[in-house]
Amino acid sequence: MKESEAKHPTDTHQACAATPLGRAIHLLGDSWVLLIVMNLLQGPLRFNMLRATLGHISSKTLASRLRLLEELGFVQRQAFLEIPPRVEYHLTEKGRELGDVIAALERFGNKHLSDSVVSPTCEECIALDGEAPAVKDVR
Amino acid sequence: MKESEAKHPTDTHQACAATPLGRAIHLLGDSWVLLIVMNLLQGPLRFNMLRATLGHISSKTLASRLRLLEELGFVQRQAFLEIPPRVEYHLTEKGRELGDVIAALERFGNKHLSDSVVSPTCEECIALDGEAPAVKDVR
DNA sequence: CAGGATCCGATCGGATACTG
DNA sequence: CAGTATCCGATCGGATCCTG
Repeated sequence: MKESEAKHPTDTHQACAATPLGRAIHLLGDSWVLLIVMNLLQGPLRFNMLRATLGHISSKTLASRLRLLEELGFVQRQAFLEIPPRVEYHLTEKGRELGDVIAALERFGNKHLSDSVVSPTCEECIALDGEAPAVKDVR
Repeated sequence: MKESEAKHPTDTHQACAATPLGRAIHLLGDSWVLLIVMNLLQGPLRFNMLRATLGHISSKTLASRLRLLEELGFVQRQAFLEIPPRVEYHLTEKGRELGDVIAALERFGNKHLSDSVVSPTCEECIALDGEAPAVKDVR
């Protein structure tokens, strides 16, 4: 370990959490988080519904991201004590503001990442197809 | 492998590259890319300069991200045939538009991720400190 | 100086099985 | 249904060494 005096492994968080932007990058520099928020922007969803919408994602991964988002106060977990159990996740006021970021992302994507460039990797990405996320005017 | 008929490993690209937004998420769902672009927004930088600015990042990782960004046409690689070699990376017109996303990210960070919540992880994150990225309209 | 090639450990994320 | 605990393979990213 000498290439630059690194200390932690996976220093992806290097330019890390010291600055707000750094934290934002660290948080949103995660596809899952982005995807989850994106879906939640369209309304509350239940655990498995969210999973289905996301396509392939293990319950483990989904649970961890949801927990993270909840801890940060961007997502509100609402559990109904019934049988079978039902849990709905919905964005909080703060969380909904992530819509701005998603919107920027979408605008950028539509403008420069329209089906043309970029190597096609997945073919059955039906999850988000069709129903245009329509994040745009979330407020 | 049965939890949802996944086919590829690391299906992070699941809600994948089928839609522009999906691709944007896939691309920007990477801290390094975000960080690199952020720094490049302030002006062209040379390979090692960029590395230094980013804090800890291996040449391998940096090179791969730069290559990716270059292939997508967001970064322009300009090599000077001299000795010692000099290579400057600067954002293209398209790449500069990523500033909008970064700006949204920054706005969000300043608003909801200001030093308070979030577990402090790194202490010497001086890389981005001080000189506020000044993406432009920090609001 | 800019980066390619390799080796390798750490981490992430998926699959499975199990519980309330 | 909504997770949690565990096992484990695939990938990522860092460190090194090396070349133009």
